[in-house]
Amino acid sequence: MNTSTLLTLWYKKNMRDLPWRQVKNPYVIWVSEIIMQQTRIAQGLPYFNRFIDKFPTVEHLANASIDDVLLVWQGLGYYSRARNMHQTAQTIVADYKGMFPKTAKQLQKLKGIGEYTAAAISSFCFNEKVPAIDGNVYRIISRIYDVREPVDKAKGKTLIYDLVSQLLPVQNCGDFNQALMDFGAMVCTPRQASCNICPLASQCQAKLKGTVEERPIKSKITKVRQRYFMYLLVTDGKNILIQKRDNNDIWKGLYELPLFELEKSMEVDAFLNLPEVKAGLPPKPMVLLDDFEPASHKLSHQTIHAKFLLFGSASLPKINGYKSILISNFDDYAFPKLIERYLNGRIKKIMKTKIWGSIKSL
DNA sequence: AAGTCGGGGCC
DNA sequence: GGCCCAGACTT
Repeated sequence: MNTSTLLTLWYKKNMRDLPWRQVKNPYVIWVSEIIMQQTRIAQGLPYFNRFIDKFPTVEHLANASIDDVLLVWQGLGYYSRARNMHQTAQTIVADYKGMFPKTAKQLQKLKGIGEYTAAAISSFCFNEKVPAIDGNVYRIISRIYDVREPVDKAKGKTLIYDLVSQLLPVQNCGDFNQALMDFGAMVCTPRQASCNICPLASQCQAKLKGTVEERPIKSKITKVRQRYFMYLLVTDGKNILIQKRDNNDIWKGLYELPLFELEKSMEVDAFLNLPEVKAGLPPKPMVLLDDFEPASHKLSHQTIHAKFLLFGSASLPKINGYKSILISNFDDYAFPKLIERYLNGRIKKIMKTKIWGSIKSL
């Protein structure tokens, strides 16, 4: 039996029961694909359900505010996905009469829809015969054919594209593409692949040569930047200051506490004596009530070494660019995980202590 | 072509 | 600590 038939048969028996598997609604498929980019199903699933619940149609999404979209996205990461989705929803409503285009080529013109997602939507919903090549496919094809070309370079990408294109069945191409996803997630996994139950084991070149664990080959090495953040939580016991991140940096569009970024790690005392800090701090009377250093916050490309300083102030100063909100309402705003943990953890505990009550008498 | 963009799970 | 996950965009 040929490779694609074996994979399709395996899929019919073993397919995962995912909420978007029962529908051919391009909006729902689109939402699922964007949310799942670079994300494990288990992590993305609750976000998908909340997202569809909150924005059941492309019109709901188009009419929402970006802050509301980011609030649903909070904690998932890669926030440009949410910003691009919001923009594309508005494009679909304004320029496409609320209907998604049906070909991969047209879909790829939309913001946030690249080659993979365009192929996924058009093949899943409209059965277009195009390969949807994601990380699973790079891995599976690299193993079946024992590809030694790095898959993160143009030559390797083209090779994988050609190889998987030859496997595409004429009919039910969408099912075949989804079969590869599930097969990669359940059998041909990155580590400890289940070759013992693999229907392709006898024809898998990597299995025959013993190179399964070494495929696919990747050439890139990600360099991790170290960053040092000093966050200030300034409060009168009731309100806090926050700001929106609008520059071209991580967490764009999310809210955060007033921030000083430092070149290197610094003790709290030294930090407070910096001229720019003295000048930037709100006027007295203000008192340092707590300092806290969580474990370093690791992103794929940056490690954030953060410290949080809690300041009590008799009255909350008005500073340009900052917004004053009720601390009890902080979950109405989308924060990075690093901030959200601090507010929900350390600060919630402190709020129940005498220290917190004493702020009000400053 | 290389760099940037999150967070979490697993080894 | 490193790798990977239903990748795309910017430079």
